[in-house]
Amino acid sequence: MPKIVNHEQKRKLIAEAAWKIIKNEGIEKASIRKVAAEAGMSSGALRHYFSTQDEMLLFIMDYFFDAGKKRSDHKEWSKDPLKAVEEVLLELVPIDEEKKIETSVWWIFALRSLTSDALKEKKDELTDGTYVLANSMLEILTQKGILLDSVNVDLERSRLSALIEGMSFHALLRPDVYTPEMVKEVISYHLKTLCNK
Amino acid sequence: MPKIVNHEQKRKLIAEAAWKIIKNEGIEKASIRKVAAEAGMSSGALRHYFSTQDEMLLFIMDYFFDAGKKRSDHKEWSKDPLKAVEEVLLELVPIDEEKKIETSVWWIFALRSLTSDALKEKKDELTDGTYVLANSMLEILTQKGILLDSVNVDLERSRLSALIEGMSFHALLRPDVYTPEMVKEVISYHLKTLCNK
DNA sequence: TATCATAATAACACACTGTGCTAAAAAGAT
DNA sequence: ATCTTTTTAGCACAGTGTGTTATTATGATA
Repeated sequence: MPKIVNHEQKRKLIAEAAWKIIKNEGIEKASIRKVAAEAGMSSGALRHYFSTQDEMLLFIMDYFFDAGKKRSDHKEWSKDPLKAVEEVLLELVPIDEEKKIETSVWWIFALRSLTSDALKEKKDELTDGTYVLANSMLEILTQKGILLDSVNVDLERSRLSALIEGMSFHALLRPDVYTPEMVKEVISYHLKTLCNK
Repeated sequence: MPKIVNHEQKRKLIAEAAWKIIKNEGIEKASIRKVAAEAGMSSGALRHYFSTQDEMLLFIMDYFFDAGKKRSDHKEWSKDPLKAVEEVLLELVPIDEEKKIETSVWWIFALRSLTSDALKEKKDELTDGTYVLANSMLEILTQKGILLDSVNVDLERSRLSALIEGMSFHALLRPDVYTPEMVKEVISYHLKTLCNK
């Protein structure tokens, strides 16, 4: 009966338009009206696909986090498990332009989630992400038998995910001090203190 | 010749009014108009003391960070240097309501500094803060001779300040997971791996 | 092919926001 | 009492998110 347009595809089109604005002018410029203009539609039309800005933000986050995940999936990791773990963790830190944008979107989103109920759930899902990944990395090291016996895995998990998040913060705000090399060194150093080789 | 009012005092009055709003309704509600109303003046009057919102934010940050610093100065630290270091580091993590507000103001500010030139300088000063403090703590441990020789102080400084910042992030966003006890444990655990007792 | 239900789109109103500018008020010095 | 400068108030402008209402388009049905 109705006019039928591919909903999901249109949402992706909008997400791409929003991303373009975020990339070039910063996230605070990605208003509903501006994104609509960039996507070539009226703001009313955009709001037919995303009825609130938070909803749009949510979709954008998911869309580009998925893209990041896929990017990682196609990466070749080192055979050496310690090196591989190091590489995976480094993937989470914003040391290139693309990841810097993703991270700042993530921070903005996280902060907004403190006062917006609509975002709370997603925030939990995403903060759990780092935690779960840190855990996986520790499990790999355990399985390969290179994790020191003295390591308290429970605390280590919390420490590692905090360390990664903190490195992200500094890499984003102080790229002059926390250069990619320095970040890499710190992560490598941290892992060495946990392993027996 | 002119009407004379204590400029600094009025700015503090405004900062207190702003803080009240931030505390009760969140920082995004602390608009110029609302803060002015809370302080009992017109928005035009407020803008005579802070010509932009960033300027106001800047002052508020300084004012309440100073308050936090003074609060710490009046604290009694443990005699045991390791314990004392632990306590100081714990001061930086938002485990109570007051510090949570301070931290979220700080994050908002930091993120805004990425796109606002007016805030860049202050951001550097404040990110340096954690770094310098982490350094001081390591120096204390070195002086007391309890820091392990195997520790690479340069990397340790970066790691410690990232860890603290990351713990702050998690404590703010996931107080359900990163409880005060857990935060304390992780910091304590981290310090133990650096020290010989 | 004409009708009709519904999806898609557009357009407007409302209450906000930060900021620039201008006019009025207040008050100390002459 | 007058002058000068600070302080205050108020308005205008462009922008924001969101709610509501009308219009257009479309595909299935009769």
